[in-house]
Amino acid sequence: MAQPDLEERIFEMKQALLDKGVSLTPRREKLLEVLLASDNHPSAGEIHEGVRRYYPGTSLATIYNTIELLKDTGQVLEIEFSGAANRYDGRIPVSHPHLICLECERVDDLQLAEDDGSLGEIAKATGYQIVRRRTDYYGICPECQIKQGEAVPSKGGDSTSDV
Amino acid sequence: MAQPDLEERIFEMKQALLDKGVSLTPRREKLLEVLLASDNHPSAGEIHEGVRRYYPGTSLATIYNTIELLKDTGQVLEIEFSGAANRYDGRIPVSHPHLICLECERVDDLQLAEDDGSLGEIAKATGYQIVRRRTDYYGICPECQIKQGEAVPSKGGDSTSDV
DNA sequence: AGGCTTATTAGAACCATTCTAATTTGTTAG
DNA sequence: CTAACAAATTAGAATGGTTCTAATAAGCCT
Repeated sequence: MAQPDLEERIFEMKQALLDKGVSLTPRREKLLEVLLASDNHPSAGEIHEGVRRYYPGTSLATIYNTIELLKDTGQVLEIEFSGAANRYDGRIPVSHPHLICLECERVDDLQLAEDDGSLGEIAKATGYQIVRRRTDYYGICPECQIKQGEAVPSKGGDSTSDV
Repeated sequence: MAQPDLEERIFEMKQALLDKGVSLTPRREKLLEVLLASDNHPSAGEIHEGVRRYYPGTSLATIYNTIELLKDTGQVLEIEFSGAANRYDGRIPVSHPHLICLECERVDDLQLAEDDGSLGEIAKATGYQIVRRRTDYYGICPECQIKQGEAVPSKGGDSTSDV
């Protein structure tokens, strides 16, 4: 939907890598493309697949290495998960809230202004030096709600809502 | 600090297990004690160690099994991590924000009212059916700030603050 | 061409968690 | 007391994402 200019983002990312002093190899460029092309926060494995379509010999280690470089330069946001693969946001690399579907594992950006003023208060109240925040909303995405409605309509399961 | 009555919490948890129809074995009771005794959100491994001091033969599987039961009954909050072990909050089992030290990995509760009203708005705006929220603040705890000041005073590292 | 750094690879290692199959414990009925 | 069944527990294997390692390949700079 409201996507920033992807061309521009790619350029920024390339520039950041060059500034860091590493070279822009074909695999790395393709990785950037794959990362930005996906509108659903790909995992390392998914990026790997995408790059492999063009450079079949590419190793997973290269993917992780390059992601590491991008993380170092603040060009990608890593969304960590415990039981599943981490996901990567290259479009909006600064911390922002996400919507996570518990059913299909899709991850959507939530364009919502966060109250950054409270960070200072929290720091003062707790003594912590705060570096970043992570906010996620877990739920069922519209598509999965429909699927659930069709599939097992009689099963009143554990989909209660407590926050 | 402001801890709820731990005796009462233990009672609640036991009751919840009984209500679920499972029996309160000695290991399980000890697990509840260990879980609540720690004021720093223990991992499964730490709980295991604690229980083992009383029941040396206890297997990790039992710890995970029992935690699963507690999760099912909403008596424990699982705080998931990607690169590290998950942590468990038995004192305040409903979703609330945490402070996470990037240095020593301690996890503190943040007693802060969250704006629950916005959940409805987010649901309406996105079509998601929202089940729960997770908010974490990552930073450096007071103790680690002191340690950093002492230890490597000349190293101007990567402790920049972006949110 | 030689020599150096950087990039890349395959596969091993890691580690938290989950699974599996077997054993133990507890309870109830006869 | 004991047979029989269900629940709890165990050791260890399996899983899966991520990181590490050691070796090879590719660029680049005189």
